[in-house]
Amino acid sequence: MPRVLPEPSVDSFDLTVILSALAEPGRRALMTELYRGPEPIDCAVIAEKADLGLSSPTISHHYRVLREAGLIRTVAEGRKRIVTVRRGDMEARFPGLLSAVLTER
Amino acid sequence: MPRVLPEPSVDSFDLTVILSALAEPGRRALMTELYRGPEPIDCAVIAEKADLGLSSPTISHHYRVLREAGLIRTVAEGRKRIVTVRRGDMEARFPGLLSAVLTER
DNA sequence: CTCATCGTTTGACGTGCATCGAACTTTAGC
DNA sequence: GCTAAAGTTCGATGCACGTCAAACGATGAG
Repeated sequence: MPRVLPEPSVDSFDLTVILSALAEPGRRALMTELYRGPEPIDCAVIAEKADLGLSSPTISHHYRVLREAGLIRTVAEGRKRIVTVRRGDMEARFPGLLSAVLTER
Repeated sequence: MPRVLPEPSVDSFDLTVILSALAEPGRRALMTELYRGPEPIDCAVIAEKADLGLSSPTISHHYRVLREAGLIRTVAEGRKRIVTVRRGDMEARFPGLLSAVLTER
């Protein structure tokens, strides 16, 4: 039985929280991988692809920050965590933001 | 004799620095006022309109952070500082970013 | 030249954050 | 039931950042 971890509603999105989350290089790397690849996906797979040299507590912390900012949805399935980008919600509230931040040039 | 204060070239723009600058509410308020109003403009006028309750050293610090991120150009004219948003440079490097962040909804 | 004004720099203070190791929780496999 | 595996939580640590008061230029007015 998959459970969706707590996340903010679109109405309560806070741009300060969102930009702070995206400002951190490691978190932005995770988001970039997520944004480009297929979803939903195991968060460990993304973490591996992003290839940050960080411990698992730190990775876990970063995923939590992204989730609490409203950037991703996390679903617990067994021992794994399946994540998706909340594209629609972000686009509804801050159109073009994810594309501008996560699209390399 | 107006002097342009030191600023990064477009090539050396750093998204981490830019997002960190925009993540701070006071700085983003300054940017929003700048982005909307006529330019170039006296930075003190913008600071007044933004109506942050901050000391002048702090305001000065925030303008410096914005400038060093590449978000604004500052020209010293006498005792005043005239600022403009570097729209073109930002658009060239991160299309849609300023609009997404500074356009209220 | 003198002085008041605008802004910056410096130094200090408190807070927040990224990071890790260790301990804990939950789940899958046997 | 055990045990191993995947993530999370907790506590501690070090560093970065926002903030202000005080001191310091630089400039315009008289």
